[in-house]
Parts: sequence; C-alpha cells; structure tokens
Amino acid sequence: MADLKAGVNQLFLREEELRTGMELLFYAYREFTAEPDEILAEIGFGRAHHRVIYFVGRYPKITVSELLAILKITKQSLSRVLGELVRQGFIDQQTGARDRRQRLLELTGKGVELERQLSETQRQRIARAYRMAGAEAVEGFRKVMMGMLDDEDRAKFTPPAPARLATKR
Amino acid sequence: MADLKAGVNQLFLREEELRTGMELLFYAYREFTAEPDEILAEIGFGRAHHRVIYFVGRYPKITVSELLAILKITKQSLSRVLGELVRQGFIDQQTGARDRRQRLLELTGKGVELERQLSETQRQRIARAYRMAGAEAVEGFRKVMMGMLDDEDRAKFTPPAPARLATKR
DNA sequence: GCTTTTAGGTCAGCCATGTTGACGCGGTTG
DNA sequence: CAACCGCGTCAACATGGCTGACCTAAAAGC
Repeated sequence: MADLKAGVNQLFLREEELRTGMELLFYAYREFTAEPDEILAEIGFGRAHHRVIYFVGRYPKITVSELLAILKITKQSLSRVLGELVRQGFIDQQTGARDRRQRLLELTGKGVELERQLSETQRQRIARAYRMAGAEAVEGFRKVMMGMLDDEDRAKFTPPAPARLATKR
Repeated sequence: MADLKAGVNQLFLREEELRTGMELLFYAYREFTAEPDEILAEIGFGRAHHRVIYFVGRYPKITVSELLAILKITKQSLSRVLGELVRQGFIDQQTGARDRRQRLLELTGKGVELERQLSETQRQRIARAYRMAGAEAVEGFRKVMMGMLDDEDRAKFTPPAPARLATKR
C-alpha cells in the first residue's frame, strides 16, 4: 500500500516535472523573442530577419544553402527576407572564389550594428539568468538542452569544428 | 600582460557561452514543436490549437480571459482557434456558476485524447533529456530557465497556488 | 434602479512568414 | 557537352498574429 502510494506520487511528480519543462520552454522562448521583435517592428522587419542577421553574423561568409540548412525553411521564404536585408544594405553578398555559383553572405557595418542591437537584450537576459543560477546550474542547463536536440543539431555544438567547417567552401 | 590576456579570453568565453545559450533555445524550441506540428497538420490544425488544448488541459475550467492572459494574444486570435476546437468537440464550454458571463473551458474526452497524443512526443523528448542529464542537471536547467523569465511568468511556477487559484472564479 | 464596467463574441481587413510548384540562368562536373 | 547544382524568382496559398469597430448579456457601482 505504501509502495503503491509512493509509486503514484512519483508518477505525479514526474508528470508535473515534465509539464514544468514544457512550459518553461514556452514562456522562455516567448520572452526571449519579445524584445527584439519590438525593435524589428519599428524598422519594418520581423523575427525572420533577425534569424538571418544572427546566423550570418555568427558564420561570416556562409553560403545560402548552409543558411537554409540551419534555418530549415524553404529558399523562397529565405529569399524574401534575405533579399530585403541585402537591398537595404545590412548584408553583403560576394561571389564565391572556388565556386562562383555561391553567394557568400556577410554583415555590413550597418548589419553588425543592427545585430548587436537586436541581440543585446537577449544576451543580457541570458547573462542575467546564468549569473543568478550559477556556473553549476549553467552546466546542467546546457546538458538538458543538448539532450532535447536531435543528433543533427547537437552536432553543431559538440565538435571543435562545427559542421560547416568540414564543408568545402 | 597575462592578466590582460586572461581577461580577453574570459570575455570571449562569455560571448561564446551566451551565443550557445541563444542557439540552444532556438534549436530546442524548433525541434520541440516539430513533431506535434506534423500531427496537427494532418487534422487541419496548427500550433495555436495545440497551445489552447494544452492549457485548457492544464487548467480545467479556465476562463477565456485567464487563457488570454497566459497566451498573450488577442481575443480575436484566440477566438478563431478556440471556436474551431469547441465546434469540433475537443473543448466544452460551461457557463460559470458564480459569474454567468464566464465560459469555463474544459477538454472533452476527444480533447483529452488529442492532448495526450500531441504532448506525448514532447514529454518523451523532455523525459529523455532529463534522464540523460541527471537530476542535478535538471535542477540547474530549471534554475536557468526561471532566470530567463519575467517576474510575471516566473510567478506561475514558484507559488504553491498558481496565480489563477488566487483569482475569484 | 439606472449606469457603467466587464466577459465574451464577431466581422472585416491587414501583415509576416511559412508552404508548394514551376521555371530560368549560369556555373560545375563527370 | 549533358547533367546537375546553387541560387533566384513568380504565383498562389495557409496560418496565426494584429487593429478597429461593434454587439450582447451579466455584474457591479452609485
């Protein structure tokens, strides 16, 4: 009887624990994107533009197909926002040297500035959370988050050389 | 000189650390929603329907305004998906006893079944991540995630009585 | 008891961002 | 030189946000 009760209770706790995880992800993601979204709205951009700017800043000289592989959207969807960013001078395209079909993407000065501005609040939010939680908690956070990813995405974090560096350019 | 170098290196690590946090959130959220999205697409629903079903399941007899406060969308947006869910028999509305203007929302059997099906993959994903990372890591994960929230959302987790229980019904 | 506020719904239209499908151009490669 | 590939583009559609206007019925305030 006591055993049964303990079992039930454990199941309940587990259920609660899992729900907590789901909700933390939902709320955190929403608040994480809220502030940049406001800035973006002012200049007529959306979250999609932020993602492109972020990853182009993260991986300078990234090709369009590499970017597509990261974002996992169609090239038509990417094209819309990328085109605007290029036309408005936030991103530069240069023809690949080795393969002249490729467009290597890079932030302009203006692009770097916007990226910095957009990500600043997010960086602060994370930095605050890390500081409040402590180094050990951060390690746990990373472990759990990694565990949520599929192998493909997990690979982007583990190796000394991220996937793209293994790709011929 | 050594000090300077250490400082620079620490800054770099910090920058990398923060970027890692941002990206973990991006990838994890995307994969977290991918599987339910597929199921939803088959029955002509979208992610918005899932959110409504989830929170109605989580808080049976929740009112429309409480739901709006959680989701932080407009009532017109909610109305669209909630209406479909009610008409198709996934959610029941009953008039509030104390306040007859209120519609208390509840999942039907059909709704419970769909909720279970949708959340199952997410539960598994989280359970897997928790299991792989260990109890201590989970505690760290929770701490960091909580630190990312604004006070308002954080309050939903901390108290023995969630905000809605303090609300008169 | 009358007025105001509140809970909820509805119509209409706009926007951002995702999708599919088809097609074109130029560069690379077997 | 043919086939494939990287990239771009046109067109059409769906989802899910948004604003603004307007409605009913119930509750609350005076």
